Amino acid sequence: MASTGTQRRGDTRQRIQDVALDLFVEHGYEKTSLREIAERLDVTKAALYYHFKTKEDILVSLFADRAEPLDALIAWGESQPNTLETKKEFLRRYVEQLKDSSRLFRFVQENQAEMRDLRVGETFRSRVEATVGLLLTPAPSLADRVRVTTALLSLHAGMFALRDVEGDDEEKYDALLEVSFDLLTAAHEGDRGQGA
Amino acid sequence: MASTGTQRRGDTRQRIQDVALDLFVEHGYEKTSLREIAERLDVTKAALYYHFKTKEDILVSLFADRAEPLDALIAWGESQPNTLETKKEFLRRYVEQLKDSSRLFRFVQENQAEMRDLRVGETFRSRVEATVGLLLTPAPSLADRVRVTTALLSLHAGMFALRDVEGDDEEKYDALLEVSFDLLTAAHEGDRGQGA
Amino acid sequence: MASTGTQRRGDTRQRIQDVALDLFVEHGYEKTSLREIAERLDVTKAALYYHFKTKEDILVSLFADRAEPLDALIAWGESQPNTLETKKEFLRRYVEQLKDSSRLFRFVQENQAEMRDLRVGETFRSRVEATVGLLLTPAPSLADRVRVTTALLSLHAGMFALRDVEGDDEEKYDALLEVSFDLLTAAHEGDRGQGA
Amino acid sequence: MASTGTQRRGDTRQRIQDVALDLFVEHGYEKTSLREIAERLDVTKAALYYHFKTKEDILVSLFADRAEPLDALIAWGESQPNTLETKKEFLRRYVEQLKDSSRLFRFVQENQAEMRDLRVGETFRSRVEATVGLLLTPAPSLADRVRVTTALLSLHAGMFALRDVEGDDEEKYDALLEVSFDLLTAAHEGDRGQGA
DNA sequence: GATGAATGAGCCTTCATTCAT
DNA sequence: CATGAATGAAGGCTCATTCAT
Repeated sequence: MASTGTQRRGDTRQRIQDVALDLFVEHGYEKTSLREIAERLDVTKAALYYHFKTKEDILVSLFADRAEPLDALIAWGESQPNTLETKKEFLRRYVEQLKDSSRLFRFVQENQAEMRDLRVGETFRSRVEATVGLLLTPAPSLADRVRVTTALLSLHAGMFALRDVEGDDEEKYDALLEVSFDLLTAAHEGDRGQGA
Repeated sequence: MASTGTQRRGDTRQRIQDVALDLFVEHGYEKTSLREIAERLDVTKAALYYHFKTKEDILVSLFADRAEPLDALIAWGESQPNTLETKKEFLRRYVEQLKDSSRLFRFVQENQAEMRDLRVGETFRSRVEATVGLLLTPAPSLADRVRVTTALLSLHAGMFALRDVEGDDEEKYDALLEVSFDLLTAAHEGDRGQGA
Repeated sequence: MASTGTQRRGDTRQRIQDVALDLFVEHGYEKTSLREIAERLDVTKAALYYHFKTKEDILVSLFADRAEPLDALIAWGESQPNTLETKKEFLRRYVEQLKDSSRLFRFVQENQAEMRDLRVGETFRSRVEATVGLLLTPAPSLADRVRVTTALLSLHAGMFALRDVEGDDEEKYDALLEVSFDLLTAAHEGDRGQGA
Repeated sequence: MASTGTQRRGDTRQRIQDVALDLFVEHGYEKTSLREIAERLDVTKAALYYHFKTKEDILVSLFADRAEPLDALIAWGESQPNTLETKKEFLRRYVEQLKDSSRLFRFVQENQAEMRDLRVGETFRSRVEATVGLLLTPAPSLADRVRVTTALLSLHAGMFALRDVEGDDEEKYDALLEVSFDLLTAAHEGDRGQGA
């Protein structure tokens, strides 16, 4: 029943994913070597190849594991009436997923150059696109498109940008949501201007 | 008199910088090899080392060349009264610099993982910090801090995020500025809320 | 039973050491490249790195393998009474080790410049120092110190210096020992002079 | 007319030799790069090539400059009667030359591996051989040959071996000479044995 | 379920050397 | 007398990957 301390079994695949994500986030994908991952896990490089076909495959698996909940959320969003309140609720739930996979989102944020080539990027981008579509009004102005895009950008990059600001994470997430709501609301009401 | 064809003069250093930036943006810093740069320029790798001490040095030089105008702008901002109009004007000028060095800013945006280790990142971050400070009101709320941060984030990442949207660049920059102004204005007036 | 021809087993590590020492002696440490070692062994450079962390590491391993017997000899010397006969016996045994590792000692002799920087040098020097200490009388005169030092020097460099002299190795070793004994004896009896 | 402090002229060739020897002694011949030499002199690498045809040429020139006095000494030795006193006087003068060119002799001592390939080695070895011949009796025993060889070895390597011993250089040279005389004397008188 | 041994390609960097100016 | 610019070769090293065991 009790696990024998350091000796875990069967979960090697998951431990690889965990350590890999740590290192990918810490040093970047390119600069992280399989040797490093293997050493951190105290296994050989060859062992990694037993569980994953390639280095990229490890990364792909990290996204695959987190794709389902996101897809579910998007499906939910698409099934709801296109009201402001729906959109706000969508963002609230979106932030919850961000919190759950904060390392992964940070990885995306910091490795955009790699995300472009690595196939996995494509699937990620299409989800963001779907999300933007969800939050837009029909026939939006360019500025409103920017508002929605910025709202999402803020949620994605915000925690990282606020790293050096005092306050606990919960407060920060609330503040990010508040600003996102502002942007969303302005976009929802159409571009009647704001300074007027 | 005018050199034709291969046009190789005393401009090799600059040509290296130019090609390097192209490739750094295209593939990322890590994945760009000096062999690639050299080949594109039709010189040997050793020639690169005549002009730059290390690979990182090429990158550093790219930033060094663009640091002065940015510092001048920040100095200008700090010399002005802390009014909303000043801040707007600051952003307008900031966007001009973004346009001038769009490749470099895109590089920063897409290679954040590398920016963390590469020393050059430090000098960049401190400038962003100074800029944020400039745009903030004294004793800002957390939400207002987010607004200012988001405004800048939007300018930095916006062009990239709008890549697939129709419309020419000038329009996009205008839209980005408009949204940034909104955020700035809200932050300047204090967080009386907007959706309430 | 006996492997034939290419005979590649679990002995690669040792084969690397062997070939490396050959080349280090033949061309010097600096001028010997890993490519050369690899080619001679018909493996790739990368294979060398599977067995040794760095080029220096190969050298270090060469010394490590021979350190034990030498340390044992020194320990033996230190456990004996400080008589002339002990010292002679020590030198006799010392010469035996020299014979066993003649290539390594020749390497040391011919690559002193490298020995200074290469860390491994330090451990070697300290052993020589211990040996000198063993052979000295308490409070020796400078000349006696020179005698002992020269005795060792002669053993170390002698075979090499006598390369072009006729006679077989065994004879030469005997002659070297004889002269070393003279020097040792003179040093042991104190510097009352010799020509008197 | 007066040299302007740091700005010397005409003597560049000599300054190159000087700095080169310093570095060759400090790091070894192989590990010393022309870049290093040029930097230390605050000239370009190309400047070195104005004064010397190759890197090896710098080394050759260092030996050439010191060859004459040595040849003169050997010629003197060969012109004298083959007495013990002559040999002693020869060694005394030899030590004087060692003192004058201590850096060069140290270089030889520490870069024997390179001395073997570098042509210049040949000319050096032949001089040592001539010197040994001078100091030997006709039809010497192997042990006597060792004595003479060791005497020279001691002078060459002694200063270096005594580096960590207290005492000033003059004292050390005297002690080295004393021991060399002993060896020489024993060799001169024939090997009637000494410890017997 | 994992290891030991090895590979081939490629990396950044340095070197001695050349030559037009 | 010397420099600026460049080259070709090579160096040590690391990487993702493979495969027999």
